[in-house]
Amino acid sequence: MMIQSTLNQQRLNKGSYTVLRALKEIGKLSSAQDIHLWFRLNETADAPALTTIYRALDSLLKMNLLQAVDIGDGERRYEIVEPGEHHHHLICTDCLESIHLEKCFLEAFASSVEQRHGFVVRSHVLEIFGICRKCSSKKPKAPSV
Amino acid sequence: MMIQSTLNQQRLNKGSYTVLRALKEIGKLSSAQDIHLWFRLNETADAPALTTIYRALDSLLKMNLLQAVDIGDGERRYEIVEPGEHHHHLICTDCLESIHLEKCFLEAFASSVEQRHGFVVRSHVLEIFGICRKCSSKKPKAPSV
DNA sequence: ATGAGAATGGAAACGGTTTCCATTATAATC
DNA sequence: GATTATAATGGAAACCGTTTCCATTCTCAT
Repeated sequence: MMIQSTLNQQRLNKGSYTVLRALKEIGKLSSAQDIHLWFRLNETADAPALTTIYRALDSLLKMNLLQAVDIGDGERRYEIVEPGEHHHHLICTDCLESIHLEKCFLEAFASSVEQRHGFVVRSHVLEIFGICRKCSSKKPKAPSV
Repeated sequence: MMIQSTLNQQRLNKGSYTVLRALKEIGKLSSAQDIHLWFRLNETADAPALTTIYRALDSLLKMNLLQAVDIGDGERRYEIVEPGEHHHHLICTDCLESIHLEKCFLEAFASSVEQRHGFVVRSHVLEIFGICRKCSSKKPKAPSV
């Protein structure tokens, strides 16, 4: 299992390991607060403190095991990715579920930007907001406020 | 002048008008705090309070005169756009200046997403981070931390 | 002039995140 | 196994951008 071997190789500390496992179980974009709540709801023992969760997310991010996603509501969310990979999402503004797009189609675009603007691309943010299939079938006539 | 006529048509209040004018003079992506600071540095009279600046930015945004940009540092920035239009940026992580891309090339992509995922696209976020021409010529060998 | 509704400013509250510091766990050395 | 140095942890406080609250001021139709 990938997580285990990473633990051995990079000596992931207990907090980081616990958070990574939680994130895997939760299985969707989660903020530090989400994870903290999840621990309080599901596990009695070994639940790391909020501070530790923040630290764990930071170091997991630095190890390229996570991707951070900012949907603009002031809460940073995280998600497990293949080490070094990243992808983008369709985020439903109704149910807040997210569909992740398999491939990042911007890589190709990056090189054209580099040439056209003399700009060295390091990273990018792309998130698409809207209403998912489930939600739009629930309420056929959503008021577009 | 566009701003003036909008003022007459939509009865922009004083705060909103003042903030819009400031934003135009500053001429780059600015947060509420940036604008507040700018007022304190440049103008003695008529400087709206921070609260008013927040309110003004909100209503200008609702009127589609501004675009909000979130570069993930917890501070929302705003920029004047042609009413209803939007665009994306190349943001230099070194000097924090931003180059705005003329056209949004994602509009076309949206319809393919809608068909493929049954997802109704309402909005999206796309920002590209890296090092601009100026900054990369300043330090030819930037350490890639 | 008068009175109702909107706009404004200042202070307090809010909430996610970071920092601080004392305590506890971990691992290497003797 | 005892002793230390170092890292990890938890809890509380600080931080900071933003929002809310409320009393005051402005605006404008009557």
